[in-house]
Amino acid sequence: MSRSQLDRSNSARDPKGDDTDCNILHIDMDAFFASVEVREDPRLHGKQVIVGFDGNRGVVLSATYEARKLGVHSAMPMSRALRLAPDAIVVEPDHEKYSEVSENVMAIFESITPLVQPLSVDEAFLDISGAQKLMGTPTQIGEVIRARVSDEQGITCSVGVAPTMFVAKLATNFAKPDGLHVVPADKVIEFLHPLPIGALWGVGEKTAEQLSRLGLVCVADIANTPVKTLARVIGQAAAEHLYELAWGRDPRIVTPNQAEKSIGAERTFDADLDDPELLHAEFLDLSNKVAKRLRAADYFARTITIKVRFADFTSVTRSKSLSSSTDLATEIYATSKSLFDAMQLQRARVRLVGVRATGLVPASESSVQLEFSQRDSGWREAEHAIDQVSQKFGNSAVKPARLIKPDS
DNA sequence: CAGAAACGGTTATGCGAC
DNA sequence: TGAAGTCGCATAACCGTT
Repeated sequence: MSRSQLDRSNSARDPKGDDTDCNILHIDMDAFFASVEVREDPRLHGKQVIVGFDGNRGVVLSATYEARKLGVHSAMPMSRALRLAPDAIVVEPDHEKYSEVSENVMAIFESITPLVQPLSVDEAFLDISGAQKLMGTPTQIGEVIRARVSDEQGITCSVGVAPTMFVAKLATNFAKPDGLHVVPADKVIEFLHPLPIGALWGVGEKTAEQLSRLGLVCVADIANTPVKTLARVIGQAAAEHLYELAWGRDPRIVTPNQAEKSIGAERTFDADLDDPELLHAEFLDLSNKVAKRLRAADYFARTITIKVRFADFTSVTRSKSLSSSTDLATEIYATSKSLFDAMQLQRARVRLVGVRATGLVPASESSVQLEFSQRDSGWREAEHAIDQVSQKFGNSAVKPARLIKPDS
């Protein structure tokens, strides 16, 4: 019997469970934003900390477990969170800092395997099929990662270990906080079936409500319902998906280097706006932001979409595809403004506006560059110059005159 | 040539995830 | 009971072409 087979029979008795064939790791930082803030300021250690915009209309982005004990959770309106935890310390988010920590953490993952698929700033899937000969069992690899993230970045994370991406992600919930949870290949069904349907990927509040009207409340119920029946409520495609997931079947594979499909920015105002001039100024600001990010990522965009949310929380979108793609704020703004003006609002109270660029094409593949330099009439050079100055002196160094407030 | 059907692109909405 | 900001995906209606 080879050494590795011996290891196998040992891991079968491992209290964490038999991780044979569990080639997928899902790794999720614990209370990511809040943990980073605590790391930066040790005085916050052990305290109720809430990260979020401290305006009257903010929501909780992240909270330490001390705050969560009182019922605080992410996406909760800040006002409610502070009623639950009046003594909590509120910290404004610092996304640049989180991105930096995120890159460091992802670099640790990459040192294990190139098969890393980030899902967001604070979580990723790893396919460790090829890494095990060198680095040990899935559980051992998971623990190495947890130790390194803790030692090198000063925050904790949790790891789900399973045969598929979907189950690994669910396993992580059972590992939290600061733990590791294995779902052995032959225990997938018994792990899955007692869970509420909301645990299934893509089942949120609305879908769960629809399905519960059919008496379907847990994953086992989905597994024991014909696809045709499910399809009547949620459509054929979603029904097939859900049914497969309910039986632990997930065809997805870990795919690194996923290209972005859109880049956007939006803003909720402290108080509703109805003045077209002010709203135009917001569109200009957002257009600048989007254009800058497009250029930073070396993309051109073919379609511009605006979003307007009204005081009653309903929202509408309008979009327009350009004849040629762009990365220029002037064009994005002109398009946004004309879409907005075409809505013919009569001083409706607006709560939020957004600008999004889709149909992204790598700048290198965009044929626009030379032939259109005349039409751009110097804007491209101007905006690139702005990028340079911003890089040197910070983001607020250069902005359109219209966005400069008298007092600044 | 009229009309059906298939098709790909565009536009708008809604849901869901973190 | 007050609801951010960024993203992806599905669906549906419409449109012009073939």
